[in-house]
Amino acid sequence: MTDELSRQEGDLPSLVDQARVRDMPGTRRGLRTREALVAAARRVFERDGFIESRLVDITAEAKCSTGTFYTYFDSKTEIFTAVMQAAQDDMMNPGMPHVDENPGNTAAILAAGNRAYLEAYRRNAKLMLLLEQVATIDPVFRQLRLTRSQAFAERSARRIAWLQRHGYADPTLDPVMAARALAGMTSRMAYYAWALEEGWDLDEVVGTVTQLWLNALGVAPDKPKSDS
Amino acid sequence: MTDELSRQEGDLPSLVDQARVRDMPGTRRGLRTREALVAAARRVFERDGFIESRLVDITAEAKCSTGTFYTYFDSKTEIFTAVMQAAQDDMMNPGMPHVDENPGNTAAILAAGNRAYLEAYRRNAKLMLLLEQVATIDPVFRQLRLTRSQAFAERSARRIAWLQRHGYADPTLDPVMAARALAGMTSRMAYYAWALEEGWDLDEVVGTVTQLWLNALGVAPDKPKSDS
Amino acid sequence: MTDELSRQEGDLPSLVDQARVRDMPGTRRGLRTREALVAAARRVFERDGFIESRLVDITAEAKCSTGTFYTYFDSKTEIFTAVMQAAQDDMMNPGMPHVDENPGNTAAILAAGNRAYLEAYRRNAKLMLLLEQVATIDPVFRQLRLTRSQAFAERSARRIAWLQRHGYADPTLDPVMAARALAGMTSRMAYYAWALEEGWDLDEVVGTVTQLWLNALGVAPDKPKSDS
Amino acid sequence: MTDELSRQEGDLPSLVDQARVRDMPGTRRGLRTREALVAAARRVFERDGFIESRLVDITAEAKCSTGTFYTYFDSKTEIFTAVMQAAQDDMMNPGMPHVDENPGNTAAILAAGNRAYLEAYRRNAKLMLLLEQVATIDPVFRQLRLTRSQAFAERSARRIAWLQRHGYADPTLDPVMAARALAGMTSRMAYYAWALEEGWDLDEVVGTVTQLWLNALGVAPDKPKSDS
DNA sequence: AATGAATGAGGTTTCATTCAT
DNA sequence: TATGAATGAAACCTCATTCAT
Repeated sequence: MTDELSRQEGDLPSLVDQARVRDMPGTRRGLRTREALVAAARRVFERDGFIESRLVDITAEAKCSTGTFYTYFDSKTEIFTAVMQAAQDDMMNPGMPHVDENPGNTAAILAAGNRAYLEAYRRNAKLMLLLEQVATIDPVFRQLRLTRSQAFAERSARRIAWLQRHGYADPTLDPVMAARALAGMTSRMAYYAWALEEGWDLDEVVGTVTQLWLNALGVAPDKPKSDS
Repeated sequence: MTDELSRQEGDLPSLVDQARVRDMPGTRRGLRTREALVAAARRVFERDGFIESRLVDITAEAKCSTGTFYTYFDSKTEIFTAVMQAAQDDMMNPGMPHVDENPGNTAAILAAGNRAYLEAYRRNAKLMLLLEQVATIDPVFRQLRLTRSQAFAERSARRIAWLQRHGYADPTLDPVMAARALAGMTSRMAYYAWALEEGWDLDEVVGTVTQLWLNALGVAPDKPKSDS
Repeated sequence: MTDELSRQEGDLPSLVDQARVRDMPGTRRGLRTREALVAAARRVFERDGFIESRLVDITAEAKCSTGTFYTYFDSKTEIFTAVMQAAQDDMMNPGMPHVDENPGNTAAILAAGNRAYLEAYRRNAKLMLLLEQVATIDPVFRQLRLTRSQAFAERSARRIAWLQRHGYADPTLDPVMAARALAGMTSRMAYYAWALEEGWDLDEVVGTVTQLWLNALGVAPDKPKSDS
Repeated sequence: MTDELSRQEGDLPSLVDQARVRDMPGTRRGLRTREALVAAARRVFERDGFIESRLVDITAEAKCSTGTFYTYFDSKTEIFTAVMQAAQDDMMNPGMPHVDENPGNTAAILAAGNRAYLEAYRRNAKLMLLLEQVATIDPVFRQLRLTRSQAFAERSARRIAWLQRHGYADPTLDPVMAARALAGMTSRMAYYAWALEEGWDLDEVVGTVTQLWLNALGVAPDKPKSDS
C-alpha cells in the first residue's frame, strides 16, 4: 500500500501516450524556437482561453512568423498538447512528502495526498481551467480526462477496499463509486478555489477535504472501525 | 428547515435575472416561430455543441430563414439563454416527493434531495454538458454557475450548521466549505454518470452519494451525534 | 446512318452527368448573381488560365464579395464545371447543315462534320485550351475527356465499318483504332490552329483534314472501292 | 532524304537552347548531388505531377536539404528543365533501325519512324504527360513544344513534297499542313495509348498509324502514284 | 557544398450579421 | 413578420525561397 491516493484527477499521466507529439527539432536553434512557441502558447492560452486565442497571437508572442509555427505544430490542438506536456512534470510530481504508510496513519496519508494534489492544482490553476475548456470541445481530451480519473479512482478504490477488509472503513460503501465521488469532490474543490474564485486558504481546503474523506469513509482517527 | 438540500448545482434559478432575453413576440404566429427556433436550437446544440453549431443549422432545423432568427434573438448566446430558460422548469422542479422534515429523518431527506437532483440531471444530461461548455467560454455563464452553486451551498450550509448546533453533525467541519464540497461531489458524480459515461445505475449513485453525505457530515442514522 | 461523324472530341456531352452542379438559386436576384459569377469566371479563366486565376479575381470581376462565391460554388473546380456547362450548348450544336446521307456523298458528309467541329472549336478556342489545362490537373476532367473521345470514336468507327462492309473504304483498317486516330488528328489540328497559333484559314484546315480523312480511309470520291 | 520522318512531336531537340540551365557543378560530390536531385525530381514529378509536387518532396526523395536544392537550381521550373534534359537522349535517339531510304520503300521508312517514335513515347509516357501539363502552364514550354512540332512538320513536309514531286503522293495536299496533321495524329495516338489508357498493343498502333499515313498521303505500296 | 530553420506573401474558407425585398 | 442573398472581417494554412550557420 504505497501512494495509492497521492495522485488524483488533474494529473496528466497519460497525455504522453495518447496525444503523441511530433519529433523534436534536431538543432539547438530549433529547440529554442519550439520552446519559445510553447511558452508563448501557454501565456496566450491562459490569458485568452483556448478558443479565443489565435495562432497569430501565439507567433507574435513568440516573436516568430506564422510559417514557423507550422514547422513545429500542425494545429492549435497540437501545441496545446505540448503545453500540457510541458506542465506535466509539475502536475505529476506534486512533491508529496514521505508519510508512514501505516494503516493507523490513514488520516495523515490522506491529508498529505490531498495537500500535494491541491497545491499542484493551485500552481497550475489557469492551465486546469484551460484543460476544462478543451475537454468540453475536444473528445480526445475529454476521453483523456475520463480515463485518467478512472485510473486514479481505481487506486483510491483499492485503498478503500483494503481499509474495509481490515475493518478500518465503512464496509457498506461501494469502493469504486466512493472513490470516484471523493476524488471528484477534491478536484471540484480545487476548481472552485483556484480556477474560478480566488483566495481560499489552502490549509482550510486541505483540512475540510481531508476531514470529509475521513468521515465519508468512516475512518476512525486512531482505531479500526470494528473496535468501536 | 425546508428543502435546503433539495436543490443543488445544476439548477438554474437565476438564469432569468442575469441573462435578460428580449420581449416575447406579440402574435400567435410569432410565438410559434420563436418556440420552433428554441426547440431547434436545443436539438442542434445538444447534437453539435454550442461552438460547433451554426445559426444556419438552427434555422434549417426550425424550417425558417436566417433573417427570421434575428427577429427573435440577437445572437447565438441569446438563443442559448432561451434554451436554458425553457429547460429551467424541469431543472427547477425536480419533482421531489414530500419528506418529513424531522431532523431524525435527515437520511431520508438527503436521499430524496439527491435523487431528485440526479434524476433531473440525467434527464437533461446533454444540456448540462452544454452549459459546462458555454461556462468555459462565456464569463456571464461562468459567473452564473458560480453564483448559483454558492447559493445552493449556502442553503446546505445552513442545514449543516443547524445539524451541528443540535448535535446531529460533526461540529469540526466548516459548514460553508463542507457544503460546497459535498454539492460539488454530487454534481461531479452526475457529470461522470450521465454526461460522460453512460449506464451507471441511478439507485446506486443515489445510495453511494447519500451515504457519503451522511458519513461525511457525521450524521448518525437515527440518533444525535452527541449521544454516541 | 445519321450524324455519326458530326460530333468529335471537344464537345461536352457528359459534363452534365458526371460533374453535378448544385441546385440553382431560387430567386431572380440569385440567378443573376450566379450568372454574373459564371461569366466573370469565364473571362478570368480565359485571361489567366485555371491555375493562375484566384477566386478573388473572379469575385472582383463579378463585383461581389468572396462570401457570395461560396453561396453558389464550393470551389474553383466547381465553377469551372459551370463555365463549361454554360459553353456546352454551343459546343454541342455546331450548327451542321443538312447533308444528304448518301454513301456516295461521303466526302461532303465528312467535310460538313469537320467544318462544324472546327468552327465550334474556333469559337471556343480559349475554353478548349482551358479544358486542356484542367484535364492535365484533375483526373475527373481527364477521364471525362477520354470517355467522350471514346464515344465519338465509336460513332466514327461504326461509319467506317459500314463503309468497309459496303466496299467504300479500305478494309484492312481497324475501324475503332482508325476512328480514334483520325478524330485525334482533327482535334489536334484545331488545337494547333486556334488554341496555340492563330490565323490559320478555316477553309484550308477543313480541306486538308477532310482530304486526309478520305485518303486515309481509302474512300474514292465517287465510287465504291471494290470497283477500282 | 535522311531521317526526315524519324522524329516527331515529343522529342526535345531544342530544350537545351530555349531553357538554359546553369553551369554544372565542378566537384564530383556536387555532380552526384545534382544527379540525385534530378532523379528524385523525375520520380516525384511522375508520381505527383508538376503542380502538385513540392520542392521539399524532391529534396526528401534525394535525401538532401532544401538549401542544397538552391545550390543547383533556381526554381522548380529549372529542375523540370533538367529532368527533361536528362530524358532527352532517350527521346532523341529512339533507336531507329537502318532502313533503305529508297522512295519505293516509303512504307517501311514510315513504319520504322512511327515505331521508333511510339516506342520512345511509351518508354517515357509519364514524362510526356508531365510535359503536357507544364506546357499548359508555362508559355516557355508551350512555345517550345510548338516550335519543335513545327520543326518536325517541316521535315515531314519536305519528304511529302518530295514524294509529291516524284509522283509518289497525292499532289492535291498541302504538304505543310498535312505534315502537321499526320504528326499530330501520331502523337495523339501515343497519348491515348500510353499516357491515358493502358494496354494498347504497340504493333497494332504502329500498323494502323502507318497505314493511315500511307493512305492519307496516297502512297501506293509499291509503285508511284502516277502509275496507277 | 550542405544544412534546415525562418520567412511571409498569398491564397482559401467560414459564418455571424445585415438589409433590400 | 418572413425571406435569403450579400457581406467581409477574420481566421487558417502552404510552400517557394532566403540565409545564418
